[in-house]
Amino acid sequence: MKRVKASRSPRVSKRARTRARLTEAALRLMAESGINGTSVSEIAAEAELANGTFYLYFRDKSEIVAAVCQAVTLAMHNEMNSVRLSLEDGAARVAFGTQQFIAIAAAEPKWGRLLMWAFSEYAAIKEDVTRYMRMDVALGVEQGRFTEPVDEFVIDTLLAILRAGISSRLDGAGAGVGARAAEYHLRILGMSAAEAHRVRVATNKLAERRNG
Amino acid sequence: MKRVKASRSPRVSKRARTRARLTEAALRLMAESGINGTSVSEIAAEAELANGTFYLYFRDKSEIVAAVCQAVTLAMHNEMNSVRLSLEDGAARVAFGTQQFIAIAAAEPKWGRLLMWAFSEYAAIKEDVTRYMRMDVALGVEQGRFTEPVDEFVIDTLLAILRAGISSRLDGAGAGVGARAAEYHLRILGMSAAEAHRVRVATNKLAERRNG
DNA sequence: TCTCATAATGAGGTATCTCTCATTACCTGA
DNA sequence: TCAGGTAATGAGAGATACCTCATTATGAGA
Repeated sequence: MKRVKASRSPRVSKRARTRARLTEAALRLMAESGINGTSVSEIAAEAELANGTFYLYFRDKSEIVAAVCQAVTLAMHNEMNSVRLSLEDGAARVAFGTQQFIAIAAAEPKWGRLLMWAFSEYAAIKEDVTRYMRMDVALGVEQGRFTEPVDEFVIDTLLAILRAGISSRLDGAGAGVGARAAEYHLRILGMSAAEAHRVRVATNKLAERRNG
Repeated sequence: MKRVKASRSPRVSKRARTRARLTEAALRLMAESGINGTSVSEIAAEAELANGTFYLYFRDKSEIVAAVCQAVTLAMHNEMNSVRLSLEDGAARVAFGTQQFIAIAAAEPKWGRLLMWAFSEYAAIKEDVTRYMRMDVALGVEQGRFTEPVDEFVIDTLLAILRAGISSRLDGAGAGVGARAAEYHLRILGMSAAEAHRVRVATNKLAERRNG
């Protein structure tokens, strides 16, 4: 019943490799043309597989969409978690997380563009993205750093600003947008413009040092 | 060549009435199921017309989408313009416009829901919605009420917050969301939380008086 | 009553998409 | 070499959508 042994030399099974080809093809196409704008046949063709092969790996299109979106948000969080989790101040985590998330989306435009489409076309992306945000905000509230009462509307607002930041950067705006989005987050959470700026600048210095 | 005379008793031509039936049907269906989620055949059926009749009034689907979205944003702006334009302070206009826009979207959910779909599925809605916003922000900047330098990213951020506010209210959040969105707008534009609150409350009193 | 421009009809051509399934290819251990 | 399980194929059934066009209906003035 269990897989007896891996075949030939492959470090990963053929099944896993084909699956990866499909998700990578889906990512490329969906980042370019959107989720609804990409058909299963196109994904299969991009992966150099026949149409029907797709359905040996995913029950339907929504399943690969979920897989791709989760993989992207996971990769983005992984890329920033070591520094982020080393910060003890909730406000610093918010400032760092926001900037870093936008920076990664801009550095890896395939990821950023997929996210933009997903915000419109795959509602569940919201939870994937806000998970880290909720934790950082809650930490800051606990520490008394934020005066704004935190509810779902605050989270929605922060997410909306994050989204606007990614969109701007993908449209060619400079890295300053990430820093501003981070300060806007802090202002929404109750800090004055000056205070938000101070916290953001201090956080950047600290994060720089943590990175080596 | 010109229309010689209106026929029968109608105050508006039959052509105009049929066109209106189509746009109203489109509004009802698209508010419910989205723009891409509504087919031309469904619109025609909802208007109690045959499939092909649609194309005697609109070149294609995108044309009726533009017409419906423009009609909705125009109606919303008309509904708040008399008070809004009577306010002389740019910051007050921002506070009033934001609250009022959200309030109208909540009071007329067909309009609000159409807007939500349009933000995802009809890019040109952005200009229709931000036109008033740009003017009010520019006025406030000119008057020295805002310290934040205003560029496209600020507008995108304000729009994103407006959108989050409408969405929350349509999901059942109370009227407080409109007030908070207005204050968030002012914070983004550089005001402290306390100052934003003060301006918003004062604006509401003033607007109340202007209304009678 | 008859004429004629305007209005409306709805079947159907073309295109695209999702998902199935009978068939074929591949590959490895015996 | 061969057997058997895994992997892959691609034609096509079934939906659904957009848009066209030859045809039919309507209704007001002559």
